[in-house]
Amino acid sequence: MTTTRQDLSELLERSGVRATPRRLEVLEELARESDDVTAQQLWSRLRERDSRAGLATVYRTLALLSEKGVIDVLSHHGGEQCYRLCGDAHHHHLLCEKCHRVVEIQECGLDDWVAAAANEHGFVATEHRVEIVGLCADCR
Amino acid sequence: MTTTRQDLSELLERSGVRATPRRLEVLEELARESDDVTAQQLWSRLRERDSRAGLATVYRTLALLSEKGVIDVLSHHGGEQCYRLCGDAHHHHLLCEKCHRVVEIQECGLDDWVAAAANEHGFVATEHRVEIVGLCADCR
DNA sequence: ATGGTAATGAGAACCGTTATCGTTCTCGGT
DNA sequence: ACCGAGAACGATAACGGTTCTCATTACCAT
Ligand SMILES: [Mn+2]
Ligand SMILES: [Mn+2]
Ligand SMILES: [Zn+2]
Ligand SMILES: [Zn+2]
Repeated sequence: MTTTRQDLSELLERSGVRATPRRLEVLEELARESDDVTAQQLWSRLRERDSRAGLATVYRTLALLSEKGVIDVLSHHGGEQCYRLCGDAHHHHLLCEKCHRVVEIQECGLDDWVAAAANEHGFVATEHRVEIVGLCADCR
Repeated sequence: MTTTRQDLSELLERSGVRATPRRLEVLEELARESDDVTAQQLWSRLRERDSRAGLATVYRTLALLSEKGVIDVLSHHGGEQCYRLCGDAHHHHLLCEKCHRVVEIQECGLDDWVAAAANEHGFVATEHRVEIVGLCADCR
């Protein structure tokens, strides 16, 4: 992960989010994680790094970032939301049901299938979500 | 909906769930709903029908029924789970983002696409979830 | 410096869900 | 029909993740 603090600061500004020290700490921690994390996991990792960030701020920042499309939200744990810094393009996720690894599927080629399925029932599709659950190379 | 109480009772037994009066009430209410409902919605509708069912029993029954594969669980509302009596076959859902209507998409033809996407990253897919969000015929 | 706005931290409140526990129901064996 | 064991149930407390409140602090333009 070669993402420098400067890059992250620019990412925030570009997304219409003011780059405050706290928000940079949160985003920096997200960039450090390879898999997705819950708000509380993220908060305790920040604490281990001697950040004084409050839990409410972590929640506020994650809500803001997902609203602005900077991060993805996954709901594959029961009730608990997971957050992940992802690529910009539309994509979906592969989830390992054993080790919880998350991998991005670039190139969602489903637009035609989605449009057809929606049209068949008189719908116009505006969005679609796909999650594939399985076992990763290490776990099977 | 021509589903009689007798049908529902047999559905329960066939699924390995003892058909008690309370469970039949819950299942009967699910069969009455065209869209999905939350546990609390279901509970208050039972109350309106002079059922003395407790909220805990509603939650217990919904958990049991989804565990046995009798009903589907959708998580498209924030955190709150929705339940729906669906067909037996593997399928996905169309959701209207305005009126929250839910329609089943029969025939998920995605197995090949899913297997290929998983294989490309060394995964073996065991399950997949697809939700299409859009506007239904009435709402657009 | 000064005033105004946005962000933050601590902790209370909220709310959907689950656990607890005493009571009631169910059903097979008698 | 009666009985006893185990399952189901209802009321309510507890739980846990998230959001709200509010007093304080940081930031920024004047
Ligand atoms: Mn992603
Ligand atoms: Mn369904
Ligand atoms: Zn794995
Ligand atoms: Zn609609």
